[in-house]
Amino acid sequence: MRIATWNVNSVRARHDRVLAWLRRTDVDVLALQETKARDAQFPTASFEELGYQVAHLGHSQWNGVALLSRVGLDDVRAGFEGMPTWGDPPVAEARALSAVCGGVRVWSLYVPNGRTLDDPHLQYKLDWLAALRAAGAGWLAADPDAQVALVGDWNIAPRDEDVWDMRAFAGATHVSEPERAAFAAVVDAGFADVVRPFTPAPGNFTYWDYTQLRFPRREGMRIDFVLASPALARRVRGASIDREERKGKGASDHAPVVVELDDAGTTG
DNA sequence: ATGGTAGTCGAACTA
Repeated sequence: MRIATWNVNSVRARHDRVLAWLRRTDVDVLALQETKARDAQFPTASFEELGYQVAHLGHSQWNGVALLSRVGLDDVRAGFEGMPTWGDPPVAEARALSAVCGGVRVWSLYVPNGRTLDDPHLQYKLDWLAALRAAGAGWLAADPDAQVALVGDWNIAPRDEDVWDMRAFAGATHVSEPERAAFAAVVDAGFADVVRPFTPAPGNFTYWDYTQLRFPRREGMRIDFVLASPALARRVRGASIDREERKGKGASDHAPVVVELDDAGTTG
């Protein structure tokens, strides 16, 4: 079984690319972020024609998350316990969607950006991650053998080697100590980064800004992650970042990230 | 040099 995550930066602008990528890669579960679509705008039928069940959580103009699965899509949930809201009045931001796919609870997550270090959005980001850590710790406390995947765009580069040049990020979000601490707290709660061991730094980025020729200059960031609960991490047999998908006209600014699992019941 | 590109909708905002 293979699970993938991809910030597509508009599922409608990327429709042909996503369909072609699914045909080419044949993944079982694909989590999407930044779909930038209301539910009625989401191209559900075209994914169903490829054999995937579809869940989408849309609404706002900029965010939106989805799950495509051909190994079942059960107990769909929007948001997690204690997830903070943003805005006054609160805006339905559509940042977290989960379902049980082939025995694994997969969360498609779009962590708040934070914007700048002095913006209230940064505290919202930290609160959001703290709530996710608390919720995740609760799931593992209730069932230490739970197979849970926290996948998506975390908008954090956990290590200096996860950006092309730390000097370019002085005073910026994504690399600050509190953001890295919030990410580390999720890891400490029991969710391991299962992609990094197969894609060691330097240079294995998942995102390259559209401006400044960042991609051809290989100036990117590693901010998209698959974090796995202990029982799921034991099943991981490989992982990759599909850098090829970032190439050419009409690419998202993020590359898909793919994790390969052992068949259930054959772990050990 | 306060830039650059891409997406939403159709001005301004988000990333």
